[in-house]
Amino acid sequence: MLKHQKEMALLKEHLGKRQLKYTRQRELILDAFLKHEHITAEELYHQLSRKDPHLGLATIYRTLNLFCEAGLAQARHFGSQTQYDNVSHKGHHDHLICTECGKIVEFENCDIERLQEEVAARNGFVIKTHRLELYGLCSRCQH
Amino acid sequence: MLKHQKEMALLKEHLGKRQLKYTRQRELILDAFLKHEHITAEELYHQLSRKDPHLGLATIYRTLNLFCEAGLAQARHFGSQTQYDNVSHKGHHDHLICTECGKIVEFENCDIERLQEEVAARNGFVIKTHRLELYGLCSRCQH
DNA sequence: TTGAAATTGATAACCTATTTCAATTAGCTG
DNA sequence: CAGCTAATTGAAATAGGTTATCAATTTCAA
Ligand SMILES: [Mn+2]
Ligand SMILES: [Mn+2]
Ligand SMILES: [Zn+2]
Ligand SMILES: [Zn+2]
Repeated sequence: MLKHQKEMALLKEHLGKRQLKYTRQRELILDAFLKHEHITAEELYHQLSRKDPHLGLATIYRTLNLFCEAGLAQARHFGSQTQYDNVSHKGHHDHLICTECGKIVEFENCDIERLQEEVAARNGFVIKTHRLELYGLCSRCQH
Repeated sequence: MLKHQKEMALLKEHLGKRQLKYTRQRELILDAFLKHEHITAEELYHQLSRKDPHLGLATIYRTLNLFCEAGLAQARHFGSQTQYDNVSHKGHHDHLICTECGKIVEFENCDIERLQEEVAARNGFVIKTHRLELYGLCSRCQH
């Protein structure tokens, strides 16, 4: 019983439709990527460097962008870097960020999500993804 | 009757408290900045280059960051650049973005804003700013 | 097995933003 | 108003993250 069966199938389907190839590197990167809820290209690079010291950073970026196109990942600018979210991870969440100490709290709120859908519908949009970040002071930094 | 009286006063107050100076460049940049709801450093630079060809891009960046500290502006990463939002523009708004054609719809939703406050309170945070962006397809791009 | 087309890794290029530093300027102080 | 000191400026260098280039390699359909 192989892991990530479903996501691998999705990727192969995407590749097949566009005459793209299923390479050793893509398999390696997919496997590592799916272990995280979200990760940056640099983080993946350092992690995979141990398994394959010749894997290039450019390949990581190219592959993560490919995953985005295939619907497996979702890019999100966060700070100075891009976080690639693992779409297959259920439990979508948003972020509460302390601008003083950097603390980050992840949260989910169905009511907000529902209202977002309503706003979109009212404007004729169909939402595919979204991003909600609340910036402020955590309890410790308010003093 | 001068324009931007209130914002200029706010800036001067901020400067006064920290031994910072009110310069010709800061006045020029403030004036141009306040004419927009949001703008990038590069856009401001091109616009102001006509009035003062010697104004440096670094000064624009430094000044916009100063405005953020003074509470007049709010930085927001958008695409590959940073948008500086004009806080004095009433009608805070969030964005609905079409990933296909790039169309952007601005909206406000008090219920969402209220729920955000609740989430923050529940986690002991005090929100200072936030960002909500909904990505999807506009009505024209759904076909 | 073969060959065309896609992919890779190394590196250069790119882009936005910040840092450096010598020259200039703002804004007290007397 | 002149003099002084610290803040500010512009130009250019630097930084950091991401993408483009290109020769060598690999995939996969025929
Ligand atoms: Mn959400
Ligand atoms: Mn809002
Ligand atoms: Zn904090
Ligand atoms: Zn559209």
